[in-house]
Amino acid sequence: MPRERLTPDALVSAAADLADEIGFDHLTLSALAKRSGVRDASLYTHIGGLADLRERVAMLALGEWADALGEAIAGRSGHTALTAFADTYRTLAMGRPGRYAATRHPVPPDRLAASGDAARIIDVCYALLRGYDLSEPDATDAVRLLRSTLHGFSDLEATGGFTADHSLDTSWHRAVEALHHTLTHWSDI
Amino acid sequence: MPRERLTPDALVSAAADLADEIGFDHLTLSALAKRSGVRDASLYTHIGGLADLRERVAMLALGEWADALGEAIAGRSGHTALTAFADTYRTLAMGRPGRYAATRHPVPPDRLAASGDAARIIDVCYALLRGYDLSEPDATDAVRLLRSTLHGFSDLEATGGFTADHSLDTSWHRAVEALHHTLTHWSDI
DNA sequence: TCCGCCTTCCTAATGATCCTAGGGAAGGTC
DNA sequence: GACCTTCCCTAGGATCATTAGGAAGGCGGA
Repeated sequence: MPRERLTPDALVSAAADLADEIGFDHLTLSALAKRSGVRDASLYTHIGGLADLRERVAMLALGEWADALGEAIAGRSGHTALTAFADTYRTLAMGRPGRYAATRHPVPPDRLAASGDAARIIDVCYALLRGYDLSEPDATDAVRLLRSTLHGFSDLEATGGFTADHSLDTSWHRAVEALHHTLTHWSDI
Repeated sequence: MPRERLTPDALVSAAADLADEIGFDHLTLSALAKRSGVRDASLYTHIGGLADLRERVAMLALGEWADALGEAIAGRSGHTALTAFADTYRTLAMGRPGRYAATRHPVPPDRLAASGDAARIIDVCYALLRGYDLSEPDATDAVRLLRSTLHGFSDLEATGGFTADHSLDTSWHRAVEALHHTLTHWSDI
């Protein structure tokens, strides 16, 4: 009886799940092979090695991120869109830590450009800002501030950087409100 | 002729320099041993292993961070202090990438508490906010926002997350000004 | 002086992991 | 029926973390 055929996509998907369970840093070929019911060396038929696997997982995660964030702001604008965007971002970061770490894994620019996923995320950010009436170059500065704030908070939360005995939900909410305020009053800054 | 004696402190310092050169993720015992003119196994006389080394480097980096940030805001307040704090933060993050990555390496809470370095950084953040007239629990929310923004920007910049053809210095400056505006108008948010 | 003890570093060996080279089976094609 | 491609295998080399045990030198006490 023939065994289930492996494919690069199935492997990358399994690797992403594995990363969510054990952490992106602990993703190894041995572990992936074991889970896939195959020997280490057999993986090389489908992927180029560990570095290639990591980059593929990173791109998968970026694509999923772009999908989820794009869906969150669809049909919304302004404060509503920002809140949906931010909450989706944080929920993903907390719920899929391996994939979230993967989105920060450096991927060669040409490979990134070829997939288009990174660009889609940036596009979603710009779409979000349409409700705030910003034009270049302010829009780029604002996108960078937005991404920095959400990423910084999520990363610090995920790595245990916040230790004070105070609700993280509250702090997150205040941070998003502060962003809204900043974006609304951008020209005054 | 007796060779130069190794000490844990000297090893950790060398490891931090090595991390700045090759990246915290690529810090290995073999590389540290080679640089120290000693065999891998000899390191175990001074440190507990790779995990222990990483945590020690993390605590060293946190201490240096606290020193530099504390010095940056000494004798300053309000906008001046915020600018000095932020610029010092980014300069350190860019100039010492291995140490910066180390500051985000998870360290067991008890060990962190024993060193006191993490608490010093938080203290510096609270000291910085004294110029903005915030009281609890707003101060904690504000500290979290401050750290999130600076960390998020530095991390995205360091990992190549910003690709738009627009000055990063400008975006950083705008982000800091936005923080200042937010902190100044905290009660309106 | 000599003897044991401690510190520091060594060699040797084990096991995990990544990766390459080359072989064999299954199935399609000429 | 011979050939080719695909997929997975075994075998083995390289790097790395880690443990075990031994040699060299310093130091204190008999």
